[in-house]
Amino acid sequence: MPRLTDARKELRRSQIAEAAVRCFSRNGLERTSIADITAESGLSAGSIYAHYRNKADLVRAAAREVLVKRADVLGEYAAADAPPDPDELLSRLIAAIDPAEARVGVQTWGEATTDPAVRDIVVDMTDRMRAMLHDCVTAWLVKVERQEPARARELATPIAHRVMALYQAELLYTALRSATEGTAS
Amino acid sequence: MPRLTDARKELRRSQIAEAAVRCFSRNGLERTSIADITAESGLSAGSIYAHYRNKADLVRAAAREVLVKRADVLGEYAAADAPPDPDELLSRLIAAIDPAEARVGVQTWGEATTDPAVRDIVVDMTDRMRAMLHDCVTAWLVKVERQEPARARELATPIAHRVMALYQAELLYTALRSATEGTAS
DNA sequence: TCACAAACAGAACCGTGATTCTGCTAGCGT
DNA sequence: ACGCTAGCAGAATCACGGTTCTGTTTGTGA
Repeated sequence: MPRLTDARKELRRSQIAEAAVRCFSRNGLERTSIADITAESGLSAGSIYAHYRNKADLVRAAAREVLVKRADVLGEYAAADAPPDPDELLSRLIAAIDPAEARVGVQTWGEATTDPAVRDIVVDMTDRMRAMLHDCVTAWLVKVERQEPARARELATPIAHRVMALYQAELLYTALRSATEGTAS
Repeated sequence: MPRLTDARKELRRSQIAEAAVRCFSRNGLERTSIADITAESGLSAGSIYAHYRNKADLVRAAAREVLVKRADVLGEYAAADAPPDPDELLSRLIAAIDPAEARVGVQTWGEATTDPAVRDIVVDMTDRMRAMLHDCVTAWLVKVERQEPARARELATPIAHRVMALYQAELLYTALRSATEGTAS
């Protein structure tokens, strides 16, 4: 095999990362061994190390994977032309939470406490999501509350902050609720 | 040494648990070895195992330690006879957050995702704190907002829920903010 | 189609770290 | 004051798991 085409290579990487996320959601970041990921992905240890420098690197990729997916969900609302009010926005976000990903997300927070690279990923994605939320809320203020754009942006900041906080708390509750009991899904 | 008096025994246990918390706040739950705790506490491995069944048991004790301390802070407000309004309550709680304990708290959440015993501790303490918050808010509604007790209790529920969520989110932000940079304190 | 280097499987290696074991020591009941 | 036994220190053990190494295979560019 010569160097894989970029598309194929990316496919393998995400195949590994997705298997890792599944393992992590079951057993946590530190309790899943490379052997577990090997079994889950169907690939071998050697292969994994051809795509990721080491386990920490893989953890970071998994963190990015989960967070990006969450941000994407939000991105769709940001582009909507009928912006929902903050309460509605929040409950839609909450409805879109997947328990398994919530668990990995919360684990990621814990890891961010220790690993600077993961911390940067978490902070970056959080900021990005909050910015999107800010856009959503601003759009709502302008379109349905008839605020002037400048004033709306200003008012939106604390609201976006609150929505984000409530969303993250709900993420935590979902993770805790689904731990132990729900091995499926 | 015969069996230590209960007070002394409890003292040793908390000496170990506190050292563990300090280690955890620096390096995370899984990256601190028994040797680290040995060094931090000044005790030996053998001694630690005389007081805790194993590392998981110690982690649970540390989790309980941190959460109970947090709940105690709140407990004082609950007993206050001049109950603050929810915003004030929240900002006082936030002001009382210690970065090191915030980090361990967040790590604990991640662990709760995987370890049922830790999960139970976290859920239990969260519920307890929310109940206290509920009492605080109810007292405020009765005393300064002049609501009838029954109605106040009803109104307090969603408010307490929100305050708790916002508090937890702030805990997360503090943990993330203080990670990496602040090795001191 | 061919050849070569990258991707891959799987075993081997090796360090790390939890736990246990062996004595020694010191606090508490008497 | 004395002795017994639980605390305790510190070394030894032992398994686990991350990483690397050795071939083998296979996809891709020419």
